[in-house]
Amino acid sequence: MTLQPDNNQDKILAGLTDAQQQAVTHIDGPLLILAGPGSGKTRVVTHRIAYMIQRGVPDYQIAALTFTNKAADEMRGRLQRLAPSSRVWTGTFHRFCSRLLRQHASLVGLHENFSIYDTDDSSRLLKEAIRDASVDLVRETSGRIASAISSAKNKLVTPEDYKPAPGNPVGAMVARVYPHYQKRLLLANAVDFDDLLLHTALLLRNNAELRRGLDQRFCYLMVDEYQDTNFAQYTIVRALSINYPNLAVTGDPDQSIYGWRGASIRNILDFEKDFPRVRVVRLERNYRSTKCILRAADQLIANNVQRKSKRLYTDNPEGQPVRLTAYRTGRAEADAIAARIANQIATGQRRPKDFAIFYRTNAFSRSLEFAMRHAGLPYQIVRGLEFYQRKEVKDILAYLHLVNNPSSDVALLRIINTPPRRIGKATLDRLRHHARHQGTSLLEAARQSGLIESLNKRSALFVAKFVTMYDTLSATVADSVEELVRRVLDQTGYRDWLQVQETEEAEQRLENIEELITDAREFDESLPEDGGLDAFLEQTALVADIDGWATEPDCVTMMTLHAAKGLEFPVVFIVAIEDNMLPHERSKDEAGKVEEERRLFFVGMTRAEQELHLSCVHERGFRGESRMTAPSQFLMELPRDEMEVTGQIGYGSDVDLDDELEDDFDWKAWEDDEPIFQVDAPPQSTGLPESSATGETSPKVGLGGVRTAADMMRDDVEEQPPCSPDTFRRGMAVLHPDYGLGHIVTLGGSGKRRVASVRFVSQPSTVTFNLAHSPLRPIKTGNTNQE
DNA sequence: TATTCGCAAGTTTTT
DNA sequence: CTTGCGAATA
Repeated sequence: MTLQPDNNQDKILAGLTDAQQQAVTHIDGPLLILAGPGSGKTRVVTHRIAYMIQRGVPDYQIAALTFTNKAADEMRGRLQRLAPSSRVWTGTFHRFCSRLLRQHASLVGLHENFSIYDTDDSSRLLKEAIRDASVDLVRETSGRIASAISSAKNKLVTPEDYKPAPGNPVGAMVARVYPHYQKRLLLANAVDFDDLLLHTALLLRNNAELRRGLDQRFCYLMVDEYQDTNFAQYTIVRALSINYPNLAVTGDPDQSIYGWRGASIRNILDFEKDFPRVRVVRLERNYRSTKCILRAADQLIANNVQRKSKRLYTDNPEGQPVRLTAYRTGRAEADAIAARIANQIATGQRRPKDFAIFYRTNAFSRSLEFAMRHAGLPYQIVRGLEFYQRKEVKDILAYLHLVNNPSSDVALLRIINTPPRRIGKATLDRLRHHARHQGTSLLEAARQSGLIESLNKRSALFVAKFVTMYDTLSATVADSVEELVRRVLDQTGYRDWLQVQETEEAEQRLENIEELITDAREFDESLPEDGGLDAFLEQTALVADIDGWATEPDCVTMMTLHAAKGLEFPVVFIVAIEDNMLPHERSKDEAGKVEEERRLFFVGMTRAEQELHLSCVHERGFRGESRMTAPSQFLMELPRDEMEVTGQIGYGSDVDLDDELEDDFDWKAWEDDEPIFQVDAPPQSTGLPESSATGETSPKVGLGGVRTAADMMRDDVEEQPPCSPDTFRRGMAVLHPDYGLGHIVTLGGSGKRRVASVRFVSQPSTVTFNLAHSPLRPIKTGNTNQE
């Protein structure tokens, strides 16, 4: 290796602490970076890669594996600045495996054009497999079988090896269904998410030469969030670090929250045993949170027994005490949070993007969403409803899947009668039967529809027509994914089908499809190294919830605690910290699960930079009815004497709930139907020193020269010139002179024909605009004069 | 075969 | 309160 001049190294090492430098400068041999929350882990990892390259390590020998695309993108972006145009492979575990598998598909019985089934596709296939095995579900659900198969795969247990625990009814069913399921996947030339790992692990295990070659190819391997790896992932990583054990992993056992997905905390705890000569670096200094927040989090996590103890510290200021509030109902909780956020924005202290709200389960996004709308606050939910999961989008993608991989039965079943082609259940059953008999795919069976005796002429003809349509479609040489999508839309009759419906819903669907076309075009333009239909479909299958989240729009962000990992926000709210919610009731039967819930809470708390607000309620709406709740045991583990506690937590409090809340918020203004932004008088002070807003009406300048958000918004409407259509993003908060505040639900079209449909606070349904001619503009709140 | 209606069931977290 | 699934109709 050639040594570079020292001043370049200085640049990379500048500003790093001793511990960080130790990690960065360690190149050869195993390395374990134990990184507490907010300890600058990503910085260390990217600087280390840059350092390695500078020291002469060939960039193509380095691969960095993450769990989400977002994390990978972040790493790639930062690396780009440190080591421009380096060819380090960064991506998710699943994408990494997908790439390897495409190159060596034949070794595991697949073709290189295999399809990746998402959860929905997989569960459809599983239902077919359950039919094959003629298993009667009785009291079990297919979902439980699915998760049993998934966990078997994560442990690298194949159908042949699967042995159910004796006396376990689910296990017995799995033993019968699993082989059929796997056979069908192979027959369809498809894999599920777990297969990506399973096949890769077995590939490496069974092909010594290949393993050796890949070990060398990925000589320097890095794995992020190592505490969340499962056995399959662990096997893959180990297999690639035998001859070249230059494996660097980062992680934090206290942030292990994916045990339910097969992740084993042992992988990180045993790392030092697996690699005896490992270098261990601890990053314990926190650069993110205030002392108050860190102390609370630290005290909570100290209650975990299965834990390497570790001290977190920070030189950050003390900050405000962590707040804990008990509300009467979930509605009150959501409204109070919205009010507090609106208040801080109205007084110019913060912008919407400074706030995040976390919850244990997705169901909570509804009530919070409602409260945000009521307050006129721009917000963004991290993928409650997946874009690629929408029916119309999945339909179009299914056509693409079938073009790419004609054996994909799930894709065929999805679209053979969508739009309606007079091919019904009876016909499908006969096709199924025929296909199974001949051992072929459904498309092949459909091709032979004329030969199927049980099928009458009429039905056979309709099927034949479908096959002809399909052949025409797949015969066209499309030179871009975008073009292919457009052809699908035209040639399958899908567009016409939606257009003649002339309903609001159908129109919405067309807009979503337009959005998909935009996606396809962006994909075409980005021209990734291995561009093509395969790659596009892979991309759509392997998106995580968090991947869709963008920092640009100035919105309050809401997401699950799981999705929050790796992020940070100035102000964090965590809601519903109640018994059976956090810890979740389903986590109470197993011993270690409650500790995992505690870690989850810990992760949430440590996302906060300046303010942390925790809350629980006394009664919670559940499946229509309302239920009494008990506070979470975790609340008893916090240092409550140094926190600001409001309302009754459990039975021991002497604070009167209602009085306290009256002091906190201007409930009169709040009860008003007007969004709080538009109320002339800003809400009452929260009692914090810096929020000294009064009830004074001030169009331009508020008290102390602070312009309120309402002022800014007025300015935005009246003073700004029209803006370019491509400044708009999905989910962006916008303002319209007549309709007021809203956010973009979908975008479609391009150039002068780019349209956006917007959901306004004031309107019951969405409104669509042509962006080139609309007075719509992105909202800018917060005080731009400061900073 | 397509559509509509009614009932039942179910909700943790996700690549 | 939603979503999905099945049966009854047109």
